[in-house]
Formats: sequence, structure tokens, C-alpha cells
Amino acid sequence: MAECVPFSKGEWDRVQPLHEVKILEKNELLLRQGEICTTLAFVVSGALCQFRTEDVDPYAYDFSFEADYAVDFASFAGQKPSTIGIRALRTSVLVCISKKNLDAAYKVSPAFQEFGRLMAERALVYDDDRVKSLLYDTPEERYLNLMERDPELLQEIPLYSIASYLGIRPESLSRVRANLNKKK
Amino acid sequence: MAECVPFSKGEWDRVQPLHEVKILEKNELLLRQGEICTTLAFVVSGALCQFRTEDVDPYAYDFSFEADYAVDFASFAGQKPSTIGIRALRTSVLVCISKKNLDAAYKVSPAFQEFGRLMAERALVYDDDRVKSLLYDTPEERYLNLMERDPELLQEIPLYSIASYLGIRPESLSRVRANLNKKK
DNA sequence: CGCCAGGTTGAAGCGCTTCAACGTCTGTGG
DNA sequence: CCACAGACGTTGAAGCGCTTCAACCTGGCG
Repeated sequence: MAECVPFSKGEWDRVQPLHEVKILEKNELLLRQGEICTTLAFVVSGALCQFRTEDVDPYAYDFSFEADYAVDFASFAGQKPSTIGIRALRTSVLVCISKKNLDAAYKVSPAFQEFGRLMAERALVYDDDRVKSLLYDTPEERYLNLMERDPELLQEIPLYSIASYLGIRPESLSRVRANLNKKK
Repeated sequence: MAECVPFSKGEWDRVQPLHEVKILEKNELLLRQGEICTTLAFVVSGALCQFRTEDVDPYAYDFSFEADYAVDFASFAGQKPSTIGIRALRTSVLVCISKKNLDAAYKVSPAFQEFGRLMAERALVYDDDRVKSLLYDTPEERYLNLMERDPELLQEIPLYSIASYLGIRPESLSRVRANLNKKK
């Protein structure tokens, strides 16, 4: 975490205690849909998914893998009710910081400001890609891209969650996969 | 610009000269697709659109209205060729800062760091909404939302650009609109 | 064993696309 | 001033891809 930004020793000592390590078992919730998201979680290991419960099937809106952040940012930044929940797909180790502590960290550490900016920018590039992918790529292409990003995912979470991330129905994903098998 | 972040007088004096005001006439390009995006532009007035030229029709990927930023962020941050172009939809007044100057500004001003972070976070919430909208909303709903955000847009840019922003073909948008007229 | 969750497959339906024709408006040149 | 061309939008008809609904299969588990 500290490698990419030049923290001074003093800064790091003040900022580090504001964090908290949290371990989530598989299927445990980091955030319940409708609650205010008070915690920003950095995924040290494991994987989480953000989902909506309105729909019949648990609807996966996004995944967070190692070195990603897991958060409903709109809820966290604006301190308003979240529109999604967050659940651990596997046992996951998180480094968490509360909204209050994060604001405090930003106050005492310019380097942490920079770090926060870089993280937001990285997330921005990711979201940008996702928008492009939803606009321009076929479900099959989106599926192949996701598999490339995390091949193990397939072994651990139901296909209907993957389908919802891709923006299609489970049955359609099933056919996409059948098609890919035929091609090979 | 300075209102939302506590710039000290000295900081602001050092950062302000790094910016440059630019005026773009209608249809003038801020960025040509394939070039490296070297400039971050804040839209003081006017409107721009980000588009791809691969497609037959100019494909609008996103719009930038007043108080938005116009930039291919992936290209700007990574200094690699852009996948989109940026064009003025109307005569637009921009406050620009180059990648080099922005990095310099971040170095001399912690308040500017914070400002940058807040801007990235705002863009993040926007992109997040867009992803949700593409996943969950119908083209008709997306159309109504866009019209609410900038009703004048309709008068100034071709419908086929709006269609591509929504992720549908011009003919489909035409039918959506015909449908809405019938309903009223 | 029997149940249930997850996945696949088939058939029908629907929404967006594709292609083609036509309408309208605007600008341009004879 | 009219004629014509080109850009933009609309409309119709056919096609295709994803959805919907229903049936069925499989593996895990009480």
C-alpha cells in the first residue's frame, strides 16, 4: 500500500492505526443493501461481490478481487443509503477504514490524499472500461474478458451471478458457454 | 473552483498560472482519437462529446456538460493513445491543464491534491451510475434521464449521437420517441 | 432415498437491429 | 426562384439475439 506513494515515516505512523483488519467468511456481508456504507475495504485476499436483492436471483453488479476496493462509493462519499449490498464470495482478508477515520487520515497526511486520489483514478479507469464494454462488446466477449480476469471465479460462484454481472440471464450465459464449447 | 477546497493564498497563486483558458468552436476537436490525451479540460460553459470514429455514425460515448471534465482519463493518466475523440457540441469555454502542469500542481499544493481526489471521486460516482443504468434501465428510461439532465441537448446535436450514448440504434430511438408521444 | 439448488435445453415471444424506402428541411447552384 | 442534393429523421418489414417459461438433468446433502 505504501509503496506507490511517498509516505513519510511520521505520516504513516499516524495513518496506519486508523485502519482495521477484518476477515469475512464466505457469504458474510460487508454491507447490507439500504444501509449507509461506512467502511472502505481494501481486499488483501479473497473476493467479494456487490449485488442487488430486488431481483429474483441475487444480482451481481460488480466483483472486487485482490487489490481492489470493495465499497458502495456513492453511499460512502455521500453517506446515504446504499443501493447495493456487498458479500464475500470466499473467505476474504480486508483492510478497512471508516469514513470518519478516512477523513481524519486525509487531514493529517498529504501523502494519503495523493494515495486516495490515485485509488479513485484507478477505479475511474476501471468503470470507464466497464461502460465501454457494456456499450460495445457482446455478452460473449464480456464473458471471456471476465474469465481472463479471474479464471477461478467460475469454480466458486454460481453462474447466475456471473450472468447478472454481464447483464444477461443465466439461460443466455448457459447458451453462450455451450456455443464456446462447440467452437473449440 | 477554489470554493470547495481550502486553498491557501500562496498555493492558489502557484497553481493558477498552470492553467490555461481555451475556447473551442462548435465541432472543433479537443482530442483526436488515437492521440495521447495531454490535457484535462474543465467545462466552464458549453458542452462536449466523447466519441469513437470506427463506426459508421459518429458514436457518442459520453457527454461533458458545464462543470464536468472532458478528458479520456485512461489515456491521460497512462499517457497512452486514446480510444475516443472529444468534440465541442457548442462553442465552449474550457479551463485546461496539461498532464505535466497537473503533476506539478499536485506537487506544490496539498489542497490541489484534495481537489483532484474530489473530482475523481465525483466522476467515479457518475460512472457508477452509468454502469447501473446500462445494466438495469431500459433504453426509454435512459433517454428520459438524459433529457432531464440536459433538455437543450436535443436541439443541438443529432439524434443518432444521443442514440449511441444510450447504446441503441438511431431507428430504435426514433421508435422510443414515437412511443412516448403516443403515451402523452 | 428424496429433495433442492444450480445448470442446461427447448420453444415461443419480444425488443432491438438491419436494411430499405420515404419524408422533411436546409443549403447551394443554375 | 426553383431544382436538386445531402443530412437527418421516421416508418415498415424481416431477422436475430436475448428473455421468458417450462421441462429436465445432475450433484450434493439431510
